[in-house]
Amino acid sequence: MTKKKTTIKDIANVLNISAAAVSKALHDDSRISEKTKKAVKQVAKNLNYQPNHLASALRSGKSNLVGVIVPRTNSNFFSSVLQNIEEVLNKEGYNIIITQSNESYKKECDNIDTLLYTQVDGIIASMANETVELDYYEKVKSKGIPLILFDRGENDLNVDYIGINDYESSHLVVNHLVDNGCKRIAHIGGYKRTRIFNNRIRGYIDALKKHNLPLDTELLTESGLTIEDGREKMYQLLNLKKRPDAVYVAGDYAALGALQVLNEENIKIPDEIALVGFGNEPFTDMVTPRITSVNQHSEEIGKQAALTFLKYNKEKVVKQSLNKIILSAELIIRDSSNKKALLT
Amino acid sequence: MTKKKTTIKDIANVLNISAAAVSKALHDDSRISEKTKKAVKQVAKNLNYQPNHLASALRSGKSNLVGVIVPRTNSNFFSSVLQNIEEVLNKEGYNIIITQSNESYKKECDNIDTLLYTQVDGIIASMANETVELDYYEKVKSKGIPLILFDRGENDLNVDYIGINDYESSHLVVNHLVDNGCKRIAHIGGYKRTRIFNNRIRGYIDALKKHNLPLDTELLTESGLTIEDGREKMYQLLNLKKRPDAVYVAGDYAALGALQVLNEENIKIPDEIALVGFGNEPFTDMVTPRITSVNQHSEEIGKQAALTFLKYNKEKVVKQSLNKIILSAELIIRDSSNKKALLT
DNA sequence: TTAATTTGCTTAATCGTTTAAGCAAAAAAT
DNA sequence: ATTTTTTGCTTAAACGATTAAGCAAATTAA
Repeated sequence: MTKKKTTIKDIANVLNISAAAVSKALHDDSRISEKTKKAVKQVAKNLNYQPNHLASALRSGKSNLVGVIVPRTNSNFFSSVLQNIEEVLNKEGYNIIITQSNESYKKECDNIDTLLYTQVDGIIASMANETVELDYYEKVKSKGIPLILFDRGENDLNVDYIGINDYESSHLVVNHLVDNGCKRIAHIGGYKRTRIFNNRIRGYIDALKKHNLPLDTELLTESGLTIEDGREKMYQLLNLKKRPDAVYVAGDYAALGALQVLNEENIKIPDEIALVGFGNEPFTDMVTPRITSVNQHSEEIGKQAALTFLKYNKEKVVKQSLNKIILSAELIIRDSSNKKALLT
Repeated sequence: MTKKKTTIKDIANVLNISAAAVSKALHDDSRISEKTKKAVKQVAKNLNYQPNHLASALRSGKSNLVGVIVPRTNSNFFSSVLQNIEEVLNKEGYNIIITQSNESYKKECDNIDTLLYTQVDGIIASMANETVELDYYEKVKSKGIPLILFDRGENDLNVDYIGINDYESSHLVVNHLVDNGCKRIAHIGGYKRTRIFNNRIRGYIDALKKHNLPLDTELLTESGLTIEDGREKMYQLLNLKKRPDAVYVAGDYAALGALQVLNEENIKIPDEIALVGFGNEPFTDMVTPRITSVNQHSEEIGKQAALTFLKYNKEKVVKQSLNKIILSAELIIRDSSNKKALLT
């Protein structure tokens, strides 16, 4: 069973024409007769011919492959972005290669190397939490390959970016909480070095100011936003002399950890403490009480990222500049913060 | 900024040696002097040389790429399998390309074409629910590329398979429920045409028999196991004249749907109805009450799948046969079924 | 009828790397 | 001192496709 793969030459031999003619026939070149085209395609089918991507990509300099780097696939947000990127790019004849960084800078660099090595035509990425050095991304740029960032981006790279308005989102959340009578609003934030989390923190601070609420530094913390982080920070907040009456968490997983602690401590949600998450992960709608969260429009982000790449796909010399597409987020109000609903 | 990529030839020119010598130096060929090797590597670094994978793969016939097909990445099970496959393969110099079928047969076929086209050295896959025809998988086999299936497999393909003992798992579940005093145990199963779901159903039936419990066909249903399916089937069960006192659901998402209905209808879990899911998705430990579920050992499945591929990676002619690695599953007992804990 | 154009192919070079074969110089063995 | 072996390279042919250039035959134009 030493199945030799069929090549263009095999087809040429069968029909007694040149390999070049076969190649052209398969690409519907106008200089090949309809008769020959039909014959070639028939033989190709008979011999179960599958073009060798490596050869054509090597020759033409285009792999029709786009690399995507995400911190993890195991999240509704990223998985949904991936699906939408794929959908848009498939239609244009591109295929995507998905790699995960697991939030590790080292892994992210490896991923970039892998993708460059695979000769992808472009890279769409969301940076790992850890990433602060941009040398590897500069490498991508210096190869002349379009680089598109989403969600976790970086202005300094001067490339296209698609994301939501994190600063504005925090305002949405705080407005909503104030609207529900909350006066001591805590924020369990992500690490400030990551731009999106920094923006959420800035938005939180400015929104408090807007409502003439004092900023209590005890109520503002940074973490990796895992479930465990959420639990830990929630315990810290409960141990304060003056507990908050609302907690706005910059990530749903951490919000879940906070929820667990509140439930375990028999604290009434939202009456005693209201809770808001971020990301609108499906489980926010599954737990008790359901968690209010911010929808990040993953579908649109995926689509826009893919379309942005396609903008470059024909250009020979890629000349990118900081070009941001900022979508406005949407607050999904659920039981964990909706005191008003309880009043009626 | 028309950055021409550095090739092996550029390095050769700088040092006034042949391209072949450079290639060999980079691969630490024993017939190249240490002095030359050092010089080559230095120049390679200076010129920021990145090997062209397309060229080397084309020439050597090995791409060092392994394709993985999963129904979706947005599930803890698959995401964890992916991570472990990647970890094992990366160590051996392989990279993985992840594709999603979204449970669609059509998409799965496209994925296979993409992977073959990319000239992967092997394919590791878990089949879509929809998949019944095996022609596309036969195509992979006929190309002489190793094919490894996990979780959702198919005996008829005669290839390696890694999974858990689904039949035995159902016994674990039923034993546990009987042990907790349940006598009318329902099963919300997956579609029988998918082997794993069929095995869970067979295990359920045989386990009832073992415990001398009658099999009531009203209590046994098939579905796609989405959250919505779980809700629907749970309503059906609640509308029966004789309600079950336990429900064993073949998937965690459907179990969650069932849980929502039970909670909404104010039915006491596990007292009135006990609930058991399958898959040990993280949310089973997040909801109220926490759902008893079956741990499928995703880490081990991923590792074994990768190792199985590596077994073939040196062989010229791949000769596969039905070779199953069956791991035994583990029942994670939580509140939703643990009546005994309540008694003490 | 002859020139110009179009059609339908072929030839050969090329993409960047690997690798079999070969060959001179150096080192080791006799 | 001569033969054998080893070392360190070079040359050239591949891998399978694409593509620029070219050329004869068929068609159209003048």
